[in-house]
Amino acid sequence: MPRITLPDGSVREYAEAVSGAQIAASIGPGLAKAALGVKVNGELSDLNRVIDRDAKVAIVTEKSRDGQLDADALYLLRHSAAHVMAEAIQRLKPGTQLVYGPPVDNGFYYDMRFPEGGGLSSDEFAEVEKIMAEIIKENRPFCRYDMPVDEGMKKLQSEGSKYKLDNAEKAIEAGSDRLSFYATGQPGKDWEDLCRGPHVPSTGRIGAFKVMSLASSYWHGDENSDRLTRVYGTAFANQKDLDHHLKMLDEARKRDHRVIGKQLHLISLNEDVGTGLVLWLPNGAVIRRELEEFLRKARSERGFVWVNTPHIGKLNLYRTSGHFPYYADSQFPPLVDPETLSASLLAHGGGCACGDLANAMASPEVDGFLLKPMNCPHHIKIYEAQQHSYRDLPVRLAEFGTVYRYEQSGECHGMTRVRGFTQDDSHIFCTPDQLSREIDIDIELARMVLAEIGLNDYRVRVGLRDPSSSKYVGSAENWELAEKVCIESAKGMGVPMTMEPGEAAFYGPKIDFVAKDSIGREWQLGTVQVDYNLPERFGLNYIGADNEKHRPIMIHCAPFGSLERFIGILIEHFAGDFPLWLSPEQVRILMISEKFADYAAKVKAAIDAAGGFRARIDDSPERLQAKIRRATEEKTPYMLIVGGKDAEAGTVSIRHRTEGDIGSVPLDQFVEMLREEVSSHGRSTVLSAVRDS
RNA sequence: GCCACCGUAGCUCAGUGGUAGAGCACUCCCUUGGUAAGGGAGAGGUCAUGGGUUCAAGUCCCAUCGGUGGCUCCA
Repeated sequence: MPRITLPDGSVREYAEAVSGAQIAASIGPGLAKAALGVKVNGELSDLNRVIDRDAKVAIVTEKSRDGQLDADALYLLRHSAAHVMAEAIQRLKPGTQLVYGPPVDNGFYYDMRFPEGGGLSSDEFAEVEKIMAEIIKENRPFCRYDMPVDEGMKKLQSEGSKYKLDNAEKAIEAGSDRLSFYATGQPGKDWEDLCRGPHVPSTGRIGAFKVMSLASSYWHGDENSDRLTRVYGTAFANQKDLDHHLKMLDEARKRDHRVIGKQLHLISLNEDVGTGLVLWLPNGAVIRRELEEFLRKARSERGFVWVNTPHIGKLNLYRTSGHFPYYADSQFPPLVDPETLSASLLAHGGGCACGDLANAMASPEVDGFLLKPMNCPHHIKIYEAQQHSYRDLPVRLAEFGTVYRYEQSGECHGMTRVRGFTQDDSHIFCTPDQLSREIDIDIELARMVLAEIGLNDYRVRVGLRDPSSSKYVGSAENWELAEKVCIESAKGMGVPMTMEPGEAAFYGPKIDFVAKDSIGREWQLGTVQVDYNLPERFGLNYIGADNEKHRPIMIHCAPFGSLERFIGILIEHFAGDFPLWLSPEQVRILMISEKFADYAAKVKAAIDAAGGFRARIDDSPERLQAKIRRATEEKTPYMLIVGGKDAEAGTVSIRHRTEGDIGSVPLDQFVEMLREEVSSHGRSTVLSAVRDS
């Protein structure tokens, strides 16, 4: 007599074991029709799974109760669509072997091995989709059946797929005592696949799908293993959601910061300078400078002091910090002392001794310099430059510090993944008593930054150690302590929080801010990291009230992360329509004809006299329409159109880059509105002020 | 780093073995105008680089460099 507890807390009793479908039907016919699967005590299952004991049960439908697309429903739909796609491709390309086909963030993929010379081309997607549509139209049920391990292995051996056998072996290693299969239709007759499930009840429930792209992959992700073709697809409960998803992808393409960055002359990437090295053009440099000045002020108000450090440091510094040689693969090779270099060359008759040199670098006797991969070691040396009393603490150091990391060539991407970048870095050195308050200061700063930029939809992610990895430095006790403090601080923020093992920095846990941009994509931005380990490695201390030496705790904080990445993300978030305070050019003055050049100059002089604005006169011989078009394409927030009428009345006619003509106001009034929009960071705008007046 | 695709004027791109093209941008001339392209003329290219095949290569082959997508990675 199972007692079933539903998500709203209500309890239903059933006389005998029931399936998810029966529970749904007993609640209502609408739910029975909408049900895609069932969650039993948190475990996602097929809708027809039989429940024979007391359990918490939730019926999975396409939308969760808050009206959002339900993640479990998408999982079921996509996993099921992967089977349908695999069947379609196997029908189109006989002899194709299947490897592994899971749902992923925005859809699903299936790794496949095509027969010699029989690969799939993206031109054939339409054919695949056509077959998929047929399978879906047939509305065949997904039928699960399982068998003991030895029987299942025999079945797979007879089918001869080494990949599926491997999957089964993996499942057995993980402790499965039975192997399950899913037939799309009737077992033994229709297409089937070794699969853990679960699936939607039948193919007809896959409302909308699309085969997206091809990529290559390796078996087990190992480049020495078999090369596979990964076919990506996506699926949704209905066409509307799929269309929305495709529109978002299109929107994301249009917002690509590499394209807009070029169009608006913000940055340049030049192969002669090097992969992953950003050149800031004058327009991009304006945005960067505004953000730097904004943060400089905010930090100074919070008791940070500014320091500067060089771009390189001796190897021993990074041996102490733990950066070298442990992360040698992701660093530029060390710069060697001239003496070391010549000695090494002499010893080898002037020939190349790179290998020997590399070996020598790994030993502590040989020194050289490293382009700094992080700023912390330098800041630690600044802390060490004086003796500290507990009365001095906390010491809050800040710097826009440029660091260099040797990202693999395939990893560099526009501004968001680069080899040289400037962190808005800070390090707080404090006593254990001060730790919680200092973390709060950093968290408040990071939240203020997001609010001023207008990124108000974010969550925090607490990055914890991966217990199975050995890449971390420091004692287990320190890690536990630091993780505890981070979790508590993050909990106190009142925003959604996740904890993710394996996401910690190598020296300590971190609190990352993950913000959603204007089209719903998530980006990791600022970060606050607690660190007991570097102070330990460097033997830092302060003199306590007891006249004894104590170890300070460090907090690393970078609200932007890096300026390159942050601005790259902002370009995509705003699609180039930067808020006025960040816009490279804020106002463009367009005169109707050269006859009004004097008035245009007067307008510009009035704006310049107000101080701190970026305005320009377009004095090209073009017609007004052409000037408007150009200023709009260049995303200048406000165009001031001036002609005889304006000169006479002392007004400016304002055109907004996206709203068009918004009317005219007296010149001095416009300047005041402009000042208000810049200083309020867009909370009040010229646009709204003109419309309200 | 691995796999695939790509590299033609400042930018976006066409050109599939037979005399290097278009639009925009640029320079000059005409046009002086009220809310997203006025007209005309001109200049601009060792077709990424280096080899090879061919009577003939932007085009086919190889290598190198660079880019894009994906994999792996991301302190």
